[in-house]
Amino acid sequence: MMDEQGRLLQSHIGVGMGALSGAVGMGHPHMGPPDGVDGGGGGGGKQDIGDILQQIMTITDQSLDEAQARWCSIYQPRSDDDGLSRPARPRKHALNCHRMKPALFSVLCEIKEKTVLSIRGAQDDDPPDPQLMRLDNMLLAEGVAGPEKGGGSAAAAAAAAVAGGANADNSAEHSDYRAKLAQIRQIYHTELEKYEQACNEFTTHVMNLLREQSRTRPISPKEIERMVGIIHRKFSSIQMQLKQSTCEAVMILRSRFLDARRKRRNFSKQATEILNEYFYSHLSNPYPSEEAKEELAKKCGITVSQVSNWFGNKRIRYKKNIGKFQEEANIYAARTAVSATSSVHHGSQANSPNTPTSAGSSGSFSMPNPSDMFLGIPGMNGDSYSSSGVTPNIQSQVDSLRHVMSQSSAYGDGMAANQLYSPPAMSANGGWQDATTPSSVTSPTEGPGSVHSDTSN
DNA sequence: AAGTATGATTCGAC
DNA sequence: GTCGAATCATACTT
Repeated sequence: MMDEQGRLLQSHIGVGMGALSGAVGMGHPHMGPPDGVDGGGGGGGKQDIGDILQQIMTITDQSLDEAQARWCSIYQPRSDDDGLSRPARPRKHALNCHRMKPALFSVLCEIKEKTVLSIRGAQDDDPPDPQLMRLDNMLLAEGVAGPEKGGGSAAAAAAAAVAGGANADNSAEHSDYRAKLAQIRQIYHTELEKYEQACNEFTTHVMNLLREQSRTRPISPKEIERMVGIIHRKFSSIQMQLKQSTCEAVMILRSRFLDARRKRRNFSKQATEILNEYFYSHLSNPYPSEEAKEELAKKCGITVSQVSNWFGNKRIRYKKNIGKFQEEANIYAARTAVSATSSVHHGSQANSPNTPTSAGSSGSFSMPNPSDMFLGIPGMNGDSYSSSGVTPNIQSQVDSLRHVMSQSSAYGDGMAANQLYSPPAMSANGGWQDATTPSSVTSPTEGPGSVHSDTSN
């Protein structure tokens, strides 16, 4: 075992010697003054070097004790030695003071460099870790890494954008998210700083140690550099762990935040009422325009996309089960009808949203005698509408009235014995029928077969 | 706990 | 982009 190592080392040294012979002869920077070798001619110096190197090589084949003894025999018997009984110190001292020391150190340094490089040279400059890059990018994107300002809010905004449309009342969630992100960020930076500080301290410590040791053993600057590199790698792997766990924390926070957004919260009763009012008053064409949606959103304190969602859900659910919504429809239809009546009576503007998309609202139509249709409904006291008296503005109320009419007669869950009308605004194929078509209202006989597929908004 | 209501999301069609 | 339709996930009700 030892033998093998020794031979290996020797072979390395052998290689090194060949390569180094020039440097040694030409006065290596780490070498002492060439003329200081022997004070005399170069021949003696060369002889000296060769001697020493020869001995170094032979040492590799010897046991430690033998080697020590040999070194001792070479360097010990110096006249200026204090002659202490402990053999180690004098030997060390002798070594340190030897005039050949710089040269030897230099040679040994080069040998070490060569051997170390040949052993681990391949893995020295590793490419940037893709995982680390990913982590860095994510931390940067999340606003954890990088500049302090705007990081958290940017991430929160991004998260909000992912969910599509900011809810007006989740600003609290936003701030919560921001606060938590800031917390993560702070921990991350504190830890990072700690690690960096520790890394620097440790590096400095090691460098000092190596410098200190370089007086007693051959340590090349490259070796120190390499050691520093190793330390940095170790610390960067710790940093990577920190980054990874930070990323995980951010992901968890993010998913929780997004989940929280998905958490359904019912709209306020007022909001639902406003939406229902619009829906049932525009039952013929319940597709609010962008403007109408914005207005509704503002009124309800929700977003436009929520309004869209609501109408989408409402339409499909209403269509799927009209009977279920009958009561609700009646209530809202009656309500809007009442407001219409009062506004018509008092000549004031109806309070319903302006509905540019109300299909064909200006079209003339005739109504069956409402006094027959709204018996028993509060507020419907037999006011009669004539087509000539109805302004386009109250088309929505007309829709409501017609809805009440139809609902109160035809679309109970089997409750209406006398089916008189088709659904007010739905065509037989499931689309929303143009409500302006008088026939659907005035001609009960036409029934659901009447198809007017104006579903555009 | 089970059932229902409801807001949000997703997917394909247009 | 919007829409309908199906679906999810939660809130609410029974």
